[in-house]
Amino acid sequence: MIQPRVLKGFRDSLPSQEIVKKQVIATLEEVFSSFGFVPIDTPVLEYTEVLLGKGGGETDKQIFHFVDNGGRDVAMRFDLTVPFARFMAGNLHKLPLPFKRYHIDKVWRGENPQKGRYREFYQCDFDIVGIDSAVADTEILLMMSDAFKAMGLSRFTIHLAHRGLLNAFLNHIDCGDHAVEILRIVDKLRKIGEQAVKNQLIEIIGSDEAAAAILNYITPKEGESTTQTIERLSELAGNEEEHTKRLKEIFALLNSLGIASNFILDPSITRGLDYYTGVVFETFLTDLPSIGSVCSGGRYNDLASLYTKEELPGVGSSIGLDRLLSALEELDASLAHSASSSDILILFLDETLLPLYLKTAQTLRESGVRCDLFLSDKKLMAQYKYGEAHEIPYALFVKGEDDFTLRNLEQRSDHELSLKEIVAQVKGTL
RNA sequence: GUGGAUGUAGUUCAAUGGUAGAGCACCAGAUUGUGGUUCUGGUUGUUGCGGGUUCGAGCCCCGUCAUCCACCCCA
Repeated sequence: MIQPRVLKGFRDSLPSQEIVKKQVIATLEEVFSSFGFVPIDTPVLEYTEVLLGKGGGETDKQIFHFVDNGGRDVAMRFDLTVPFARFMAGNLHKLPLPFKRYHIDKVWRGENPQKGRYREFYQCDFDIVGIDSAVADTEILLMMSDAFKAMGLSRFTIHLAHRGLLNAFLNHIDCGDHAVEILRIVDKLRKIGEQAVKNQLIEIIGSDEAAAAILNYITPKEGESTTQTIERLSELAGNEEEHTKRLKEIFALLNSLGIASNFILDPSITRGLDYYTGVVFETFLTDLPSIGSVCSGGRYNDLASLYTKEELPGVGSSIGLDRLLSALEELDASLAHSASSSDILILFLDETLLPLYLKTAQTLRESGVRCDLFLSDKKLMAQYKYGEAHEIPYALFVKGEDDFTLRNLEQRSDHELSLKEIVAQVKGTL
């Protein structure tokens, strides 16, 4: 006998979870396509050299890679961004720019698993490439906001900062050489606290003064307006103008859209990844801050520089779907309760009526009602339990050609109804 | 990858190195107007897996697998 085990960090998905996941994805796709975004897909396996690019130290260790039967060095994608860059470089001539795509699929990382962190997980990416403008930045932000609202999560805050401005500031105080390390440390502020960040900064740059200046830059000031903050940061960066202007434009657009209250300028947001050059953002749920960012991203100068000479600026964002799903569950969001397998269960009571059961089921299905037929004449109790286990709201007694009783399984109440009324009833309460 | 904690019935939890238990859930039957009550009976099990110590291991030791936590990194 072989043990039915699954690998560390991998898991099965039961119908109750899978139905919710599919619905969340459907909701997201609806929002994305309403903005004119189109779906793409890329292979799960790529040449290792394509995925590793210049060879990032940490990703090397985390990537699943092996030699295939043809002797090729291949690897499983560990995110959707790198394959997207390769995809853009290879299909540039087929795609009109600016190009807006979304991509929702599994990725793999050989990392040590923890709660909400697995070796196989879903990512949901959406990007606009081929344009560098405040409108594109804002559209991504707006779409994030719409997506969360569509999922029934209206209590969220998107924290915004500007990587370019921060880099200008670091150069201004002569810390540009350590930019990558500094970003990584600052990114941990929320987690390890101010003092720990300061200590680590001093260790890296060897200057108390510079460390203090960096902390000052990233610490939000009480009672300051967004405009004031932008001016202050600009000043700290040596009266930087270009990035400052972009930030102002974005906030002006968010204001005109009337959604500025969901956004906050937060200079402590840096994102650890070093390819960001413009605006960066992270999304936090008001009622579940401990879960961390559920959607983050930013603007990058050049997506596909590894694969093509063509310059491709872009802005994009990524939703951690697994993290989001556990958030929906914890917050008891209505989307998390939509796990019913069908709308109505036809009860099996009398074998001689079977043709009528099947015919009724077909009629209901044609009217757009999801209809499940119990498959044997077990005790009624068992049939009710089946319905409940599948979260089916209604059971139907088919007693004759035009003789129906619709039972609300939760309320345990019966109603004699015509087939037409049954359809209306079932659809009306969905 | 490094360090730590944990692993007992479907589930929540017990059991001093001395015969593996309870509630809930589940199944069968009786009662109940086509479910909720009540009663009777039943399975709750390779104590994650494999070794070792011991007369004897759920308990102690080693290994292994998995989960959780921290680091690292990130979603």
